[in-house]
Order: sequence, then structure tokens, then C-alpha cells
Amino acid sequence: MNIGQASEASGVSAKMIRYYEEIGLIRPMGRTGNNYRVYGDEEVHVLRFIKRARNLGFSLEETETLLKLWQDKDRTSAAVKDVAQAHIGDLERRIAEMQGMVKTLKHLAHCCGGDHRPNCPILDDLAGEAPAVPVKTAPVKTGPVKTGTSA
Amino acid sequence: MNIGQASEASGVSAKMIRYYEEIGLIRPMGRTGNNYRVYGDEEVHVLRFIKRARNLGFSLEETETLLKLWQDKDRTSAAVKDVAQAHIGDLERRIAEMQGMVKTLKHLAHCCGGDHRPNCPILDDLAGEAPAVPVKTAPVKTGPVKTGTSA
DNA sequence: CTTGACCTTCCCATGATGGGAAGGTCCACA
DNA sequence: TGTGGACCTTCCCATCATGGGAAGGTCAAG
Repeated sequence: MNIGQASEASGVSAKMIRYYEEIGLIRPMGRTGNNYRVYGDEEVHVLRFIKRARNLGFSLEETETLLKLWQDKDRTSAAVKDVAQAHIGDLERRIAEMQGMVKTLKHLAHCCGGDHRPNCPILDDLAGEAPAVPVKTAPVKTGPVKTGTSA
Repeated sequence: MNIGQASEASGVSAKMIRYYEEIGLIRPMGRTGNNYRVYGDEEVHVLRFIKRARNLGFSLEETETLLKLWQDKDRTSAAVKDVAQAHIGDLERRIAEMQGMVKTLKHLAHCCGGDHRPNCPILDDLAGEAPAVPVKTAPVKTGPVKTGTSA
């Protein structure tokens, strides 16, 4: 199986497969005489694992950890659960932060006429005048999570 | 006022102030004889506007739009509201996507013993076996939003 | 033998931010 | 007057995960 077929079968782009190999997330594949990478079902399975982890919002680093745990027969399910729960915490923090933004924005939008006149409470708020809702969003790192359609 | 003081007064790092100037978000500042940028209250006000917009999750591009509307006396509040509502939609999509992830992850974590044994439904799910919850997250772009403490 | 669909590597861009080097400037204090 | 430290300047690099595209090799079918 060439990289194109592995890509097709796993849902991971050829570009990304090469990248994952480059950063050591997956082992360098064997090559045919023409220098083409060769993949088997085993490799596709790994790629799908990665794909699924990414779809659940795990970073590549977390994904690597999970991948190692998956391949480690002496793992404890507690170790896996820890990774998952840390990630859940991450997501929940980011969700809360964004919900705070939405709340403020909805309030401002509600107060805004949305008509032909220039007067606008949204801009007033941004400009620091009329601090309608002094929202207190926590200092949270709202990072990646770029997921495409999930598997 | 030097860049350090403007930074202090606006909450925008000196690094970012220079960057905003470079990308044309703010006008190039005047310089003193020693080539230092000089800032006045006007500029600090603009920087705080940007800071606040960023805290509400607007991208720099959206922030630029808002900034222009703010400075345009012929704007309509409808135009501003449109930008805000598009952003609310964005945020809500991302929130929904992340909530889907959390839901799946919580279910998996719940099913996971979290003990010393290797058996783990989380890994089983990632590996494609036992597709416990075939979550259907929509293909949403869950991008930036990196906000620090809000103003 | 040509055409087109693959594959390869290499470099660049994204978005917003920080880190840090190398060098100039300014002020306060001894 | 000198000097140290706190500023400022520009320039380059890193992040994170991904895509775009160029330049060139390979292969299979027509």
C-alpha cells in the first residue's frame, strides 16, 4: 500500500502521514526500490488511532502518550484515564471561557439597535465607555482543537 | 510616552504593539530623535480597544474591522452587530464541538476502571474497537481564542 | 513514447504570541 | 566623567498542526 492508499484508508492526509513520521509519532516506514513508503494494515490502524484521538481534541503530544500506552501491554488503565481527564479539564476550561465571551457578546448585541444609526453599545464597550458587563473570563489557554468530521 | 509605558497603560505587550503596527492594524507611530516610538492617550485608547476585542475572542482581522467601524462616524450599528453575531456563531459552533468531545470522553472515562489493569475502553475506542459512542461532531473550525485575563 | 497519476523532498504560509540576540540610548548616581 | 542598568531598536526563531506548491523521479496504461 502506498501513502495515498494509506491516507485514503485512514483519513489522514499524505502530508500529515509524512509529518507524523518526521516528528517521530509513527515509525519510519519501509520503502520500496523506488523510494516509495509502504504501508500495511497495522500502520493504517495506528493512523486511524491518531485520527480518532485528534478528533477528540487531543494534541499530538497527548496522542503520542496514548499511542504508547496503547502499545504498552503493561499499561494501567489509570494512566490512560488520567490523560483523558486532564484533557476533559482543558476542554471544559476553554468552553467556559468561550461561554463567557458569548454571554457578554449576546448581551451587547441585544443592547445594540442593529439599525442604520451609528450609535452602538458594542463599540462603546470595546472602547471602554459604558462597561456594560465587566466580564471576568479566567486566564485560560484556549488552544488548538481543529477537528474535521469525526470518524 | 514610550512603548513600555503604552504597554503598561494598555495591557498590550510591547512586542504585540510593534507587531500590530507592522501588520497595519495601528498606524506607525511618530518617533523621537532617538528612534523611539512615541504614544499618546489616543493611541493607548486604541490599544485598549484592541485588547478588549481580543479578550472577547475576535480575531485580529475582525478587530481591524471593528476598529474601522469605531473610527467611522458614518457606520451603522447594524454593521457592528453583524460582526458580533458572526463571531457569536463561531464561538457557539466551537463550543458545541468541544462539548461533543467532552461528552464522549466523559462517557469513555466513566467506563474506564482507572485501575492497575491494562484493559481500557478509552484505548479500545481510539483503536476503533468497541465504538462505544459514535460521536458526530460537525466539521467546525475550532481556531484561535487564546485570551488572557480579560480587561 | 507520451501522458497523467502517483511518489519524493524542500520551502513557505497560517495566527498570535513569546524568546532572545545584538546593538543603540538615556538617566541617575558615584 | 564614567558606568551600570533599564530602556529602546531591529531581526530571527519557535510555537501548533496543517496545507500549498514547486521541482523532480517513477510507474502504468494507452
